[in-house]
Amino acid sequence: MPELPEVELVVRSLRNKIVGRKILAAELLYRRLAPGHSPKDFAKTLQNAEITAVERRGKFILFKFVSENTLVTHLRMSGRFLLLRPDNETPKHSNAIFYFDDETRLVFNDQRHFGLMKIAKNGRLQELFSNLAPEPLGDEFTPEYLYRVMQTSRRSIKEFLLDQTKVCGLGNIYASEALFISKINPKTPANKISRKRVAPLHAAIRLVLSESIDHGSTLNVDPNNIESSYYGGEYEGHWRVYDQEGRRCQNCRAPVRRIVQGSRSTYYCPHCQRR
DNA sequence: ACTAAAGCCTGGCTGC
DNA sequence: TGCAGCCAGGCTTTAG
Repeated sequence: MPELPEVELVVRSLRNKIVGRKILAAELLYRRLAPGHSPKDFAKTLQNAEITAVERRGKFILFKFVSENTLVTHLRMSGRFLLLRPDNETPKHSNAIFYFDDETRLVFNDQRHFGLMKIAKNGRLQELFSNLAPEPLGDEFTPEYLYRVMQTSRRSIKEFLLDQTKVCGLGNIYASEALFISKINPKTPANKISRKRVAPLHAAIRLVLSESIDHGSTLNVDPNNIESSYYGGEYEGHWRVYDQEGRRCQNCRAPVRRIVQGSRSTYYCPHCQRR
């Protein structure tokens, strides 16, 4: 599922391909993709919009235009952007289409209908993201920050790491991976982790995110690769513990365990990540 | 102010 | 082979 590295790769790739393009027409095919916009309003607001930038904030993708509007999108579970040529048919589960001035079109494809879009005035962006944690690869995200917000929560550290208002960008995969690297038991309450152990956790979070960006992620996020399924990115199979139940731990050879926390799977090594 | 759980979705898998 | 039922999970909303 797209987490920060996947979103970052989508953004980089789209940035190269569509900045400078003009949207001649926009079509909202699934109303619930953009709650708060009617298809008519959606089409009208984006008609003739010239794309000046594609940016990322947390797991959100932002399309900036010459106008004062920004199109904010979230891929959620299964959302993908596809760049189609005139001879490509629009695939199933396409929920929005943006027709460009060069005959190509950008499609938002999402089989599970979890994805979201919102058109916001630029002046409103700050408040839109006011609850989102600082960028985990940025300067504001320090071990001191992490320790401070960890003190505010008694939830398990695994569930804590998925809370985008505390730490943003991690999802179920990278949360397990970061805890494995920093040898922290996923069941430990966030506020029970000593100051001394926060620095390795902070470093592990940065490591798993930047490493995946550098290796091309585990998912197929190439908007030109319309044939391929969602899975099968270049970095597939490089998970240390995620989805490795029963396989041997890379460090100690103990079998990796799967538990359920907050109705989500957590994978960890019960030997390396002892309480 | 925090935490827990339900809800949104569909394709793929399991078991009968 | 068919089908009911479950599972996957990012995030919001509701309830406690």
